[in-house]
Amino acid sequence: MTAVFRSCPFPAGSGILIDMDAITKNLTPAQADAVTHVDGPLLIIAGPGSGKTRVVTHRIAYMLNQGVRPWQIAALTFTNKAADEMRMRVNLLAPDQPVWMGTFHRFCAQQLRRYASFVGLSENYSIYDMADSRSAMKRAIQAAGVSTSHATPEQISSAISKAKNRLITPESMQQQSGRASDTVAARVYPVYQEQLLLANAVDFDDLLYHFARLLRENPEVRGELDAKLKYIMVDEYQDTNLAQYAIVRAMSVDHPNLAVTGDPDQSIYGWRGADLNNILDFEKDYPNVKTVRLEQNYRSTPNILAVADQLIRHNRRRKSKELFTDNPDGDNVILRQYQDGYEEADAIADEIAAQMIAGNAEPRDFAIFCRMNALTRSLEHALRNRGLPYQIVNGVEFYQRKEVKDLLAYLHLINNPSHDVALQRVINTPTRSIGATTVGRLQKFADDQRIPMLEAARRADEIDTLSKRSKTMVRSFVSLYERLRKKATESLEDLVRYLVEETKYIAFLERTSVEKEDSNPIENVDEFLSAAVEFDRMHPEDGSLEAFLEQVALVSDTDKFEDSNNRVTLMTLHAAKGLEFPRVFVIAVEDDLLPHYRSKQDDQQLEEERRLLFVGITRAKQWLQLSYAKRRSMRGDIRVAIPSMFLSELPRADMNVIESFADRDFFDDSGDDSYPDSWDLVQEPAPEEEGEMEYKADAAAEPEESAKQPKPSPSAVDRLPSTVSDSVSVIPDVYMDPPTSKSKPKQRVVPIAAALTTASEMMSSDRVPLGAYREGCTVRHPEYGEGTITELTGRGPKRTAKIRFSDGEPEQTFRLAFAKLELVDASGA
DNA sequence: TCATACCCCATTTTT
DNA sequence: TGGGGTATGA
Repeated sequence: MTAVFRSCPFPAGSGILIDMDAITKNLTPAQADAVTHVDGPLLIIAGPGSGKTRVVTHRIAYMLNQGVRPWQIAALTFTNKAADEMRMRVNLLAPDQPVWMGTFHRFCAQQLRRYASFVGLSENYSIYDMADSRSAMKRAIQAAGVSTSHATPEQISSAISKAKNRLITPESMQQQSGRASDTVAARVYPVYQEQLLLANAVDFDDLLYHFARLLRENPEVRGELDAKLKYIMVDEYQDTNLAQYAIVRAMSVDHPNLAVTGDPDQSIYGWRGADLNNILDFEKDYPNVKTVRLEQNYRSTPNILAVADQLIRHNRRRKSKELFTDNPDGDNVILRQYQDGYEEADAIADEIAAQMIAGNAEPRDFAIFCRMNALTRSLEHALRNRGLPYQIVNGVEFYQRKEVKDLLAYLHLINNPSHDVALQRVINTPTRSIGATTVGRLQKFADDQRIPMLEAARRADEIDTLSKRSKTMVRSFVSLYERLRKKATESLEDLVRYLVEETKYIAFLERTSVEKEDSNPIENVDEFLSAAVEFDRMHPEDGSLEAFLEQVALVSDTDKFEDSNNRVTLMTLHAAKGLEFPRVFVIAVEDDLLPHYRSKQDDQQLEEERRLLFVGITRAKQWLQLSYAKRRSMRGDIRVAIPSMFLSELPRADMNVIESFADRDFFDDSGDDSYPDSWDLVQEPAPEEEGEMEYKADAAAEPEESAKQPKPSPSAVDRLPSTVSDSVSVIPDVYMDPPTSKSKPKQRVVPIAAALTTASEMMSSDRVPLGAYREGCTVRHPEYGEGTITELTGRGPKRTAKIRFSDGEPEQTFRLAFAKLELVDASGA
């Protein structure tokens, strides 16, 4: 779809010379309708893949062409990625126009810098990230003296967050009586706010909350901004919460040229305070609104779209939409059952490898979506085993790593001496003999005096409870701080270099950090330094420490998603919003996961879960598979899984439904079977409509499926992209073997590999039951050599063996599924 | 004060 | 499974 957009040439010229033809041609009537609407409220209901971004960007170009000044336009998004995309595409149509484009949070952060004093902050205020606010919250809970026995800090946090999103003040929250956690939260809330203010800091919610209150309480500021930003656009309007709603509304009173785009069917952030009513009631809020519906889909095949459409029709709270497409027919959507999560992971990895080797796909074409991050683990394993390059969008992010957070905390403290969270982080990092007791005493003094902790540290001599030694240590920390502070105005690079040097941070890392395979702390420090250099380069004039910190605070994990590198993408369904992929797997479409068990009680939440699946489905361009497993192991133990109720809502007649026929006794190596044989009798929700409701193998689908098995292609590995060759070079030979067709259809492609001797290989091939390992067996471990199994416990992937390698030595314990154990003598006892 | 060990906890989604 | 918090010992 992007290819279509790019082909719009326009003359380079002075001022705002924009090729009108490029802006309006090749638009559908509906799109043109939206693009050419300049004044007055505008509601764009945009289905998935309907060219929404195209409309928004073209509309901005059109307005500029019509004489709207660029600084009168602000386009608000939810993610930096969306903003970047928009900026890039507007720039193609109308280069170098200072139209404000960015996230809500960034917008508010910038406005708050200017009006900081209105809400009791200074303009160098800090933005707490999640970890920061969590630790601030703990302190507030302590200070408020409430017990956490009835409400965890997380619950309190979330209650306060919700309150802020709904613009509820600490005072008004106390008057409301609600659940126990709310009552507790109401007591913590004012303390937490007070401490934030004292630290000259805000959390994420505060950015919106403070700014919304600022607008409400200061009519002159409101009027000023309303007049300046005459044209406001909001993307993903269905995800706005009350605070955002209030902000946007307040700036669109005198000049109600508010244009919002969104899709009620893609609202998946209700739990974060997003209020679907904002978009559902937009037409009530602005009676003379122009509404445009973009219903034609340019992304997906009709097959995929039909599945999405059928599903979402089951929602009640929506604006009905006709999704249609002119795209040619594609493959049927696959609904697939697996024995368990491991088989699911292996089979998907096999399928990806097979499709790649078939020669018509590369890693970047694939995405695997799941409800929870925890579910990506087995996928990771399977992909890694096959040498398939992948990326997890929500992995450990750079700015969350310890080293980086440490250095950042120093910078925060330099920028804002009241940043208590930062101080607590760095005061003993690297360790300088200022332990918890000392910090606790400093904190108490600070709390009593209502001063920042750094100030308390400066006045350490007045704190009687501190030992002489502690006082000395604290004093030396303060003098270190003063030295650092003097460098605050130098370039970021110099500051960071000096900081690392002066704190002897590298030496600290060297003696404390343990080497891990996938992260090198010292490299991270270098990387952080590079980020600083880069920032200096990008901001030669306005580059301040403060700006850098703000930038860092407002980037998120999802923004880090790179489509430039050629990898299979693993992400949550939430993170997938706004993206598209040629081939998509949605895994674990099971009851209690999707819908999540905590969302099943409430109809509105249940509908949100359905929308979540809808979002996942509509990301797919050509090919889609939904899957569920019979069993799933979660947090250690294995549970029977039930297919999601949503699956019964799909048009299965038009899909390929494939059941798993893998051997049932795969895990049944100890004789007793705790898994029900009556799986197929698990009841579906009672049918409400016509159509078959039970799961059954689609007999017609199977031959077709085996016909689709890839042909061997000796040169396939050569065709793998070079950028990933390092990790791909070890594609196992099994992929070079054609899968055999069997009389009894088996879902798994069983590789014809040579000898399978280690248990983990057996595990992944499911050829030999783990039962081959018995007590008394002799096995060989690559490191420990030969030994005897003395005890076997657990089942399936948790099957564990105790092995004695030599008499007198303690036994070692291994998971059969993972240890590289070779069976030397199976005769055993 | 620090580091290690252990135990127990809870387990959704994130700007 | 694992991360975080706490108990314990050096």
